[in-house]
Amino acid sequence: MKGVLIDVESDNHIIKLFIKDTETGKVEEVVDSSFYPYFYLLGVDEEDAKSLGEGLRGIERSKGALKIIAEKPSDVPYLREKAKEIGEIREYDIPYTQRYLIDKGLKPMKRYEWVLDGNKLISFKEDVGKWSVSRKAFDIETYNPQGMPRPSQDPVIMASFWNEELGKVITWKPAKASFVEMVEDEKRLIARITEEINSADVIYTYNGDNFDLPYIKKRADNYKIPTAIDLRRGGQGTKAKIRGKIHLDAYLGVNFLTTIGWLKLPRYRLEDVYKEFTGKEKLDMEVTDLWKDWENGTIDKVTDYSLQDAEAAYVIGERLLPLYVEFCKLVGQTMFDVSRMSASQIVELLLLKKAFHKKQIAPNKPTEHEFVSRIRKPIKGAFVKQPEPGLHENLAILDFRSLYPSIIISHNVSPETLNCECCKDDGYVSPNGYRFCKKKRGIIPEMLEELLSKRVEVKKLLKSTKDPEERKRLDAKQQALKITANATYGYTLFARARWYCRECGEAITAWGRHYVQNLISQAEETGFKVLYADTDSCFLELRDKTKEDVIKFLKDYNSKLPEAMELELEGFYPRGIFVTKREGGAAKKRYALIREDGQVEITGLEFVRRDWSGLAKKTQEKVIRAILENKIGKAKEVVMDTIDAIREGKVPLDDLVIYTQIKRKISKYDAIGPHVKAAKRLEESGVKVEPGMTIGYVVTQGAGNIGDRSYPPQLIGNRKPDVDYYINNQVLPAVMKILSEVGIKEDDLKIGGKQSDLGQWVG
DNA sequence: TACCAGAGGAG
DNA sequence: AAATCCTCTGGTA
Repeated sequence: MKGVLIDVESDNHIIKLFIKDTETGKVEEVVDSSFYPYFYLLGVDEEDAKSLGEGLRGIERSKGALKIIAEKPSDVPYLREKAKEIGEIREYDIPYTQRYLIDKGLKPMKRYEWVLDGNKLISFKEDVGKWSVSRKAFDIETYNPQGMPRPSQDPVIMASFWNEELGKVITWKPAKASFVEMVEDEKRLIARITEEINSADVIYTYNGDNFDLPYIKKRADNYKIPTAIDLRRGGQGTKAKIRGKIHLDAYLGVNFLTTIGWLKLPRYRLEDVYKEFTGKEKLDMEVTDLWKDWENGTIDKVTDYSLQDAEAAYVIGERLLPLYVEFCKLVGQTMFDVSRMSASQIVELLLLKKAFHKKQIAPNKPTEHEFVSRIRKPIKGAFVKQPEPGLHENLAILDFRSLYPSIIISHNVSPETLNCECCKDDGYVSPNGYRFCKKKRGIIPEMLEELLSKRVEVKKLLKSTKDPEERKRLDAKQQALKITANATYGYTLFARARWYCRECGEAITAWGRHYVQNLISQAEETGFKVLYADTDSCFLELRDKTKEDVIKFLKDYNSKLPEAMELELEGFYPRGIFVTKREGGAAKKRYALIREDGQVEITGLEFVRRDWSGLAKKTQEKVIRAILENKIGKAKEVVMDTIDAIREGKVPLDDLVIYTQIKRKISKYDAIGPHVKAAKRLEESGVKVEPGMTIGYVVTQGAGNIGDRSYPPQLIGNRKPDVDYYINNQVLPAVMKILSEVGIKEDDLKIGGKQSDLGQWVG
């Protein structure tokens, strides 16, 4: 049989492989009962290990240790506790199915030719050729008269499914649309949901892990309807596996892209992400009133809304799938696991795989005590040069390509190469005195080098590839490689990492500071004025120098760098503005530039922050553009017009909303700021506020401090926005820090009536 | 006015 | 479940 491995499950010591037959399109369940769980035991004689007792299947000598083989996964906890008493245990906490995939070298989402005896696996080998999986998104609506629906008593009233061939809503009350399928009652609906889920390989949801799937499971349990849903306790919430399928929760994917810095939105509701990905608005509906429509039987709008939710989840899922397929192939784990991993877990899995092939035994995860002591000792990080505030002309920006990865590779930075015996007089010595081996390649640089050289290959291939599907695949692959390479430095300082290495991290940043400071002094010696530098970048002010001088400097500088390192030209910029801190002096990490093609790039300023109103951000952007285009009159005009618009109540409410994340339980706050106050009001209205939620609020007129007057937009009622607040605390601070750099004062704007009771809101 | 808690950005 | 460096707001005394 030829087919793609899509899921792996275990039942006692039996591994079940779910393989999609590329010819029939059916998913076959193949079993392998030849693999037993094991761990390593160090510093113990074989004879002594034999007494470990119940569940011990066998002992082998391996990698200079004893390989303790158990009968089944559930025997491992007991065996390792016993083993811990007599020696040092290793690799005792690698989940059974993950262990299986590492040891067999099997990669999910890859095509293999499988040799079977009935449904028993005999052997497999890699196979080239096309394959595909069917995909479907779904979303449920629930009855929620109390605000949050309660799975123990509130029924599921509707479910929507979407893919390119199908748009379907199933519900148990009549509705007009042709895409609606009506069933008798909730029980039939749940049964239909399980059928629909069963008819695709990949199921997309948006927050299905923590809402839709646990909800369905609970309701199905009530009716004694069997499902393939398997809920597992995750780090934070629940993980919802669908046995034999791929459940891809798009919300997790979006979160992942956010944590690695590839996506940044004020909010991450389904409609926000859909808009970001497609540019299209979704049908808007107040879901808190959904139950009323249901009771009244007026659900036509609800069916439209629900179907759009499924479509949006599908669109987002489709964006994420190619990247996850590549991660599966790269780390050799299932989509279920990979899509729920952090970047550091991906790095660690890759290192575990690498250690296995190098016949090394992996280090253990830290104990809680070690973890705490690691956390308590922060290391020194990057260098940031104090910029000079004000407007500057003719800039060139240089930066080191992948600075930290290239340092790791060229100086062989790894826990096992640190202070080696063989290079006492001739290692790579970091500026802060750490020495790394020059003779034997470390596991981390070896892995990084593979990632980066593969990426170069893929990018080369991408250039000569025309087929759009193939290009999408290759692009996802180079992205997966890049993400993993970029996460590696952070991994070495991640306090729960197996290959944690504080000295490595300290050496990497020390070399980083060394290279960027060396670049600064070389540039200055060459006659450039260095305006600013941050971590891996350097801003040059050309003055009497030319672009050609920059190119020549770049070339000379590169010829002296280690092979894996490279300084690149980010670009030329006709103008740039650096701002002054509130308490004086130039601010680091806050500036704006204009490219030669007129494109404006804003860094760190209010415009890029979500905890400022849209009004302040948009006004600041306009002012920055005007200043960088040297249109001072226009800049002033923008501010004056905006202030007039606020006073006249012409600014839409949406532009006044400030978004701030709630980072902890409301009860855990010592300082009650406006966003906490607004969150409390939201809770009083029946909405459950949990850590991680983003709260939007508007500051209204009235008595008390700002928090006392902050309301979520949906609870604002008759209250009017506070004109003075938006002028004096939003627009003016955001724009004045720009304008004051070019000598414009607040008085020059003829604002008048700052204390204004003149500002009457007439919206 | 000085200080702190809290948030979010840059690289 | 990445780390450090950095700025700024609102609340409090």
